[in-house]
Amino acid sequence: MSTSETSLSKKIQSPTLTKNQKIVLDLLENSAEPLKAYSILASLQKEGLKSPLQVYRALDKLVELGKIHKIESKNSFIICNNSNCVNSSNTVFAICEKCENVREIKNTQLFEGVSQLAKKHRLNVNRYNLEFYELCKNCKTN
Amino acid sequence: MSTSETSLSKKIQSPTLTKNQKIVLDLLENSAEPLKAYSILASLQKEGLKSPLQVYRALDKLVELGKIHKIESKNSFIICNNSNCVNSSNTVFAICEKCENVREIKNTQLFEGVSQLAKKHRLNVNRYNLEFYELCKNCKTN
DNA sequence: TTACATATGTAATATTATAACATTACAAAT
DNA sequence: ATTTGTAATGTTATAATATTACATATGTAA
Repeated sequence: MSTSETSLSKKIQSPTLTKNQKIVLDLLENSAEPLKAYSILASLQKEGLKSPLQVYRALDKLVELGKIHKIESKNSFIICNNSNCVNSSNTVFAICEKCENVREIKNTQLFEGVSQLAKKHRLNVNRYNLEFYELCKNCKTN
Repeated sequence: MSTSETSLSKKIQSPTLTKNQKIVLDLLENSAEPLKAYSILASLQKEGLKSPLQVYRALDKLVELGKIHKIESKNSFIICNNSNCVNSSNTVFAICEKCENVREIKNTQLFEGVSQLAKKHRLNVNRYNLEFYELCKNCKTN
């Protein structure tokens, strides 16, 4: 098993990230919140990033690798904290309607639940993106 | 019950649309596919629309009224064909990964299913947006 | 070493969306 | 009927987000 696991992880893991990909991923890893492309550019200018395109290319690749997700309704990007995303690119987010805080939900049962709902209703779904809008804890108490 | 239903529908129904709102809604009603703001502007210049802002304002209002939906991942807008949206702004779309065709799914059970999944997992959700990615019939056969 | 795919750098430009501000339309209250 | 308040309008300018095009470099496999 250890051998097959190794070869599997080789396929799944990134083929070692390039410099631009690495610094963008690093930034997102250390960010508490989703970041926008141009804010990433501004933050990484000292690291040598000069053009939007460099950022977008890195972001595209990282999304493709499942390392980050794009929050479509906010044009922003968030680190993936969910080991599930290695195998599927299904995503579930909870977005606060007031402060716009975003958290990725990592709940295998919920993931499965949505997939099964789709099946049950005869949808032949490759992947999905689910955005729940709520009032986050902070905003609820204040 | 009939009285309360009447007053309810009064509140829910639009307070008669304005000219700009009407022409934008009309266009979307007659479109087989989602439209983008600037394409709406181009189409409606003969009707008197002159600036992006006029379009965006009409679109915002129509979204607010539940008459149309924004497909976030495509920056485009689609007519709401779903009576459910009068009462809730939950949305479920099936988006073809190849041709980008979008259809809104109108299935009360599915709607409910997702809501209940959220509850089951202790999420206190006001509304949600679910985008299923699939291969549409057309693209599957071709 | 050649060949190939992938990533880079850079400039220009396209696309999507909002800010700011002056004005108008309309309904409700007086 | 006038005042008042809210929402919608018109218009210009500009911000924010994303892509095209093209020349060059880098890494990997044949």
